[in-house]
Amino acid sequence: MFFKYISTSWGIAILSWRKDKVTRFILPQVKEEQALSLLNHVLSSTKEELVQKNTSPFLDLEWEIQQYFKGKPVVFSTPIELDSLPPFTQWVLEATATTPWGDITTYQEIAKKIGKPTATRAVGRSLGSNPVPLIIPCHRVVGKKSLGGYSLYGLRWKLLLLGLEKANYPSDFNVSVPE
DNA sequence: ACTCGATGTCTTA
DNA sequence: TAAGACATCGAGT
Repeated sequence: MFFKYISTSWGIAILSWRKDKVTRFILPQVKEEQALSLLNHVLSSTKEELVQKNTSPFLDLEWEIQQYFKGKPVVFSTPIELDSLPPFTQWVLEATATTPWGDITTYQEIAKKIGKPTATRAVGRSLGSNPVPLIIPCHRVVGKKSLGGYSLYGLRWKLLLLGLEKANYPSDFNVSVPE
C-alpha cells in the first residue's frame, strides 16, 4: 500500500491507496509524524507494507481536499476502495456519501435508506470504521437529539468540520465536547 | 434527567 | 460460535 502526505491549510493529511483505488484518508495534523502514527493505528491489524510516495494518481482528489479546508463546497467524485469491508458497512458508507456539503442527516435516516430501519445503532458502529473520513462525509451524520460521535478523532473534529460547512443542526442539541 | 432494554453488525478468541 | 462492544432510540420512572 502506498501513501502520500498532503499539505492543507489545516495541517498535514495522508492519503493512501492500493493499485488505483483510495484506501484510507487521515485528517490533517500539525506534524507528519502525528498523521503517520494515526495511519499506523488504523492499519494496526494489517501486515501490509507501507511505502511513501511523493505523488499520487489522485491529483483531482488532492486538489479537492485542499479546497475543502479552504471552506469551498467540494463534491468528492473519486472512487473509494470499499470491497474489503463487510457488506453492511459498504451500504452504510454508500448511503452516507450522498449527503451533500453543508447538509446533515441522522443515523436513523441512513438506516431507513439502506432498508434496515431498526439498525440505527449498527449504522453508528459502521460509520466508526469509515476508512476515508471527510471524503465519505460521516461527520454529516448525527443522532436525532445529539451530535452522536466521531470515534477516532473526537467530537471536536466533527464540530470543526460541520462549522466549516456552516451546517446548522437543531439548537437543542447537546454539543458539549468532553475535554 | 436518568436508566434500561431492544436492536444489528462486527471483532476477537 | 459465542460474548462483548458500539458514533442509537424510545419508553418508563
